[in-house]
Amino acid sequence: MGSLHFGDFQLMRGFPEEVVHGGVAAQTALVFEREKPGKSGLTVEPRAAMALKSHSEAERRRRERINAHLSTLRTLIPGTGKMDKAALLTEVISRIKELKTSTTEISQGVNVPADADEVKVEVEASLCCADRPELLMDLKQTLLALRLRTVKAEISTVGGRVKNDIVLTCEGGGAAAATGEYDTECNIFTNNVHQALKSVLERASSQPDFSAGSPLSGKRRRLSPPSFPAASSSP
Amino acid sequence: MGSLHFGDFQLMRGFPEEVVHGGVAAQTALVFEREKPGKSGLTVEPRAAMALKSHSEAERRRRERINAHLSTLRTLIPGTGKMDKAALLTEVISRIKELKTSTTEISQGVNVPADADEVKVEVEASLCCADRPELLMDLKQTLLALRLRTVKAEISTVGGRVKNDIVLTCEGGGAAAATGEYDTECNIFTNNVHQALKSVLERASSQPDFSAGSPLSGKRRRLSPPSFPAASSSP
DNA sequence: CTGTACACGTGACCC
DNA sequence: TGGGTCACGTGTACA
Repeated sequence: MGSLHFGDFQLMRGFPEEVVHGGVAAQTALVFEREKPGKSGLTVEPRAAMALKSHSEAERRRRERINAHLSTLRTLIPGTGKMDKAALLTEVISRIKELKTSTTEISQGVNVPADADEVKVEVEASLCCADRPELLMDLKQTLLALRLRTVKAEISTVGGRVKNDIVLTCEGGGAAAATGEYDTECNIFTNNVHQALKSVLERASSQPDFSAGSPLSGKRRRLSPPSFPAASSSP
Repeated sequence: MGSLHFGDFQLMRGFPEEVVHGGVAAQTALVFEREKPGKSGLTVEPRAAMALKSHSEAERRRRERINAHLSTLRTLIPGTGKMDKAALLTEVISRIKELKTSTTEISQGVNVPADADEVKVEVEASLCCADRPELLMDLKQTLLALRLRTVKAEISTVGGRVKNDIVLTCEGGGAAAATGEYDTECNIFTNNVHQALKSVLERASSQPDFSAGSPLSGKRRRLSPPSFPAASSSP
C-alpha cells in the first residue's frame, strides 16, 4: 500500500518510460539478429531475445519495488521530499536510531532494577480543569506549602482546558528513601494532597474565565510549557 | 561510521571487485582506442575515455554509499541480515511506523485533558531487590492488607534482581476521586506504604537467595532520578 | 565543461 | 532450467 501515489520523483526523470524502454541498450541487444536455427529444431535467437526481454522487465520491476519503498520512506519522514537517495537513507537511519533510543528511554526509564535494594514511594497527582492565568502559580504555592517536592511535571492544554500531571515526594525524600528520614518527613496524607488540589480547583472556578471566546475547535497540544517547574518562589 | 564492518553482502557477490571492474563494459569502452588528434591540438578520444571512466567510478562510489547505508540499516534492525533489498526496506518502514506510534502512544498516554474537572491522587511505589520465589505473593498480600487497589503494575527482572513498579489507589478511589468518599477512604500515609514495602524487603532478605551467583557487573541506566529542579527547601 | 544523480539493460550468480 | 537478485557501465538530465 501507499506506493504509487507519490510524486514519481525518480521514475519520470525525463521521458515517459516507454521511450526510455526502447533506448540504446535495447537496440544493441537487437544487433545480434541472425538466422541460425538451433540443433533442437527450435530457433534459439528468439528464445534468447525473449529471455533477455523478460530479464530486463524483471529487473525493472525490482527497481520499481525498491523505489516505491523509498517513496513511502519519504512520506514517513518529513523534509526528505527532494533529498538524494543516500541522504534519504542517512535520514532514515538517524530517525530509527533516535526513535529507538527515545522509546527505550521512556519504557525502561523506571523499569530497570537498580543494583541496590531500595523502596521508593511517590505521590502522583493530576489536576484537570479550565485554564486560568494564575492556576500555575496557585498550584505551585499550594504544593510548596505541603512541603512536597516536585519530581516530574507534565502540562498539556487543549481547547482552553489544562491537565497537570505531577509526581511528588516529600522534601529530601529522594535520597532519603532508604533511610529513616523518609519515614519522619513523609507523613502526609494523600488526603491532604487531594484536598489541596481541590482547593486549587475551587479557587480557579471562582474567578473569571481565562479564555473567554475560545475559537479553537482544532486540537492543540502544548507540552511542558516553560513556566511550571519554576523552583524558587516568594522567599 | 559503521558501514564497512558488515558482512559485505552485496559487494562480494562473486568476484573481488577488481576483476569485475575490468569487466565486459569496460573493455567495450576501450575498443575506441584510436589515434585522432582534435583540431585544438588536444586528442579528444583519451579525454572522452577518461571522462567515461571517471563517470563510471563516480557511479560506483554512489552505489557504495547507498549500499553502505543499507548495511547500517541491516545492523540497526535485527533479523534482516540475509534479506532482500526490498524486504529490508519493507522492514525498515514497518519499524519506523511502529516506533513512531509507540512513542506517540507513550508520550500522550496520560496527557490529554479530560472533559470534566477532576482531581486524582495516586501512590506510586517501587520495590527493587533480589528476586525470591515468594516475593510476589508477599507483596500482593501486603498491599491487600493496606486496602490499596493496584491500578498498574510493572515487573522487570535482570540478573536475578527484580524491580516492581506499582501504582496504587485506595479501594474505589478511581471513580470516587471527585466525590467525598475518596477523602474518607484514602486516609493512608504514604508512610504506611513505605513501611509495608520495607517489611517485604526485610522478609525477603531473611530467606535463602533465589539465584545464587548474580553476575551483573555491566552498567545499567536509570532515568528520571529525583534530580528534577528541586523546589526551594525552606520557605 | 565538470560533477552529480537517476533509470536502464546486461552478465553473473543462486535457488 | 527459468525466476530472482545483485553490481556494473552507460545514456541522459540538471546544476
